[in-house]
Amino acid sequence: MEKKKMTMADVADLAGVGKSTVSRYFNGGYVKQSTKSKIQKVIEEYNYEPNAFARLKAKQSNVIGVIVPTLNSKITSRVITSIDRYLREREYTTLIKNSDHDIDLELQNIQKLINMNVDGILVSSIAITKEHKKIFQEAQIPIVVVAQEYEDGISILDDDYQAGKYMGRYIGETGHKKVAYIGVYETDVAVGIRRKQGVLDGLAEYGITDPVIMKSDYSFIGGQKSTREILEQGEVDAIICATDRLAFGAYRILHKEGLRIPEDVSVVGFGGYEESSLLTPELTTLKFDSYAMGYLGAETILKMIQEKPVSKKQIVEFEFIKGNSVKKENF
Amino acid sequence: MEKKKMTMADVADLAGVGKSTVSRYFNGGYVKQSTKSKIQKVIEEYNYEPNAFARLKAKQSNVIGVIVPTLNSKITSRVITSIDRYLREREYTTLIKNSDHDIDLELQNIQKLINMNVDGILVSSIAITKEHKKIFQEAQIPIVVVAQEYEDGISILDDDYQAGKYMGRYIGETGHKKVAYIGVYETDVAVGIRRKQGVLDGLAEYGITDPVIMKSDYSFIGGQKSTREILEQGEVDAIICATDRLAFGAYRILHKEGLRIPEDVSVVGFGGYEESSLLTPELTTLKFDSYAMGYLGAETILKMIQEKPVSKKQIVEFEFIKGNSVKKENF
DNA sequence: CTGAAAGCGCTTACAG
DNA sequence: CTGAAAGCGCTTACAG
Repeated sequence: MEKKKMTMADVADLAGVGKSTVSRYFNGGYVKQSTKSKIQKVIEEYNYEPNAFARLKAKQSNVIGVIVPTLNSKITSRVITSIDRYLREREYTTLIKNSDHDIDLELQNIQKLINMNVDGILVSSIAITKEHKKIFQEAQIPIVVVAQEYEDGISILDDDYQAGKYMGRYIGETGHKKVAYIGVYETDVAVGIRRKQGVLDGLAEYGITDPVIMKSDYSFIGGQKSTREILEQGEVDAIICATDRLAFGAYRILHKEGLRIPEDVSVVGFGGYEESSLLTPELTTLKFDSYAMGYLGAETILKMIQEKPVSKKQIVEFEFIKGNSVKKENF
Repeated sequence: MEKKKMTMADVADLAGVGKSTVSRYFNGGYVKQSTKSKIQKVIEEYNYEPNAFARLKAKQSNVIGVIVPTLNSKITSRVITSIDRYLREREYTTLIKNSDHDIDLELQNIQKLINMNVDGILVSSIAITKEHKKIFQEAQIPIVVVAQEYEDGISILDDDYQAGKYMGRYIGETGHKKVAYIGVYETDVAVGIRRKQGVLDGLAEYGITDPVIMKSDYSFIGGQKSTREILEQGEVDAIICATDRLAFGAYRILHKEGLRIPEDVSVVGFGGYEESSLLTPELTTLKFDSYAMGYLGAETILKMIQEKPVSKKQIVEFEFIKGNSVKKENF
């Protein structure tokens, strides 16, 4: 039972070859077929796998770091599942670090990954600060920012502005007049600024120029609080929520207050969570293609590692999902 | 810009001390206060952090591996968020590996973590096979199984049997007669067998001995399919779903078929997802304490590493969440 | 095509 | 309390 962990040297001995040869075997170097077979045999017998972190001298570690702001989000889950799949199929190891909505922790995590010699980092951040930029610039490895724009480098993003505009227009077009918007803090440029601006511009096209604007965190509770405040400030006929989760909060409060959706108040969100179609009425929302975002992010970082050209900015599509939470011809 | 990455040797030079001293500085060894200050100064100036994976010779790596069956689950997200927090606060690095519902991949992941010299592994598995047991037994490091029972070792689990029984009784007690159960495959012992058995036993206490039983995967679609089949087989007055997500599928089909919940059919789930309270009617469900599960798992693995005694089996509580999806006094 | 040797960035007895 | 030396499990020129 005290079976010591096997090392490459053990494998080499057992196979009767040098350990450099075993190393070459694993890294696609030149090895004669007959030698290969010998090595393969002992590997299979002992179920040996090289220690991925002992490759101190290797130029490439074959590990990609992924930084996420939370593990508790549908969207994040989709993005990392997609990244992880893509990388795994190409023999890369994915290292996921959660920064739990804490910017300092995020910065530390990035630094740690760099020190761990990962080949590249995918950063899904809630905000890109000056510190981020500094670290990114000093890093000697490819970095791809996902779901947020990074002007000084490579990023994959949702089309937040256009999506917002689409939604703003939709609410305008369907005849709403007194509109409220529940957004998030502006440190999150993608959602807090661009998406909001899109919504405002879309609404403005229909003459709605002074919507009530709230700022919330990303939580269910936050959506409830904001909705309550909106109602206290007076009547509205539509609430546009920056995320589906916020919309869930709005539903909860509207139901509690005895207001009907959409007869009394229309509600829309952004996200296209699976659960959104289960609400009564089904939530009208915009779905971003998170799987595509993950795929593109992973593809891009590998291209960068191989020093192939990549686009500076790649924009992912969205899809309008029509539910029954918006009142039509609301004249 | 070609700033080479700093090494411990560089720090030692800059601080005018030996590198063993720097190493001791980081690992809590004996260093005179004045020496400490010198080292600290250069560390701060250069923002140095040791490469966690170069600790080839260290007895402990201070990294804990976490294996999850999917990243796309509310429950899993809660569990790993909780584990990650606990470990991070104690200066451990969490390494998350997703096995994407693929048993072979899961086995490989476990093997990889072992080879990476992690100090311990938390395994949240959909099933514990003989191969798992073999690997676990041969591993020289602590392993804690989470959300699944592991008779040959340490595990943290939901009280699936009692939870199932509670639900079975509840449905019996509220007067239902023709009951269907949508479960999952029996490879998942916790949910597929224990939870189901609990439900059946609970129902039996009320004389319901021949419920219609379905087996599904964990998906929304799976819930829909099973519900459709149930309806084809005849009338039922209650559907018990092994997870909330399956219940979402049931809702969808029942709504489509024009059947009212709970007037025509009662529906209950297990999970207590945030979204479940947003359904109309609110879903009656059982919530397991996933944060506690993660916390206990992390705490237990650290105890094992420190060779402190731990319980073989720790059972996490559940909470009944009463919605409006069950018809009362259905006589 | 292959192996001995040096080295990656750390840690750990050990001697001082 | 501290530093030189050996070693962790690999990879990489290099010579053969």
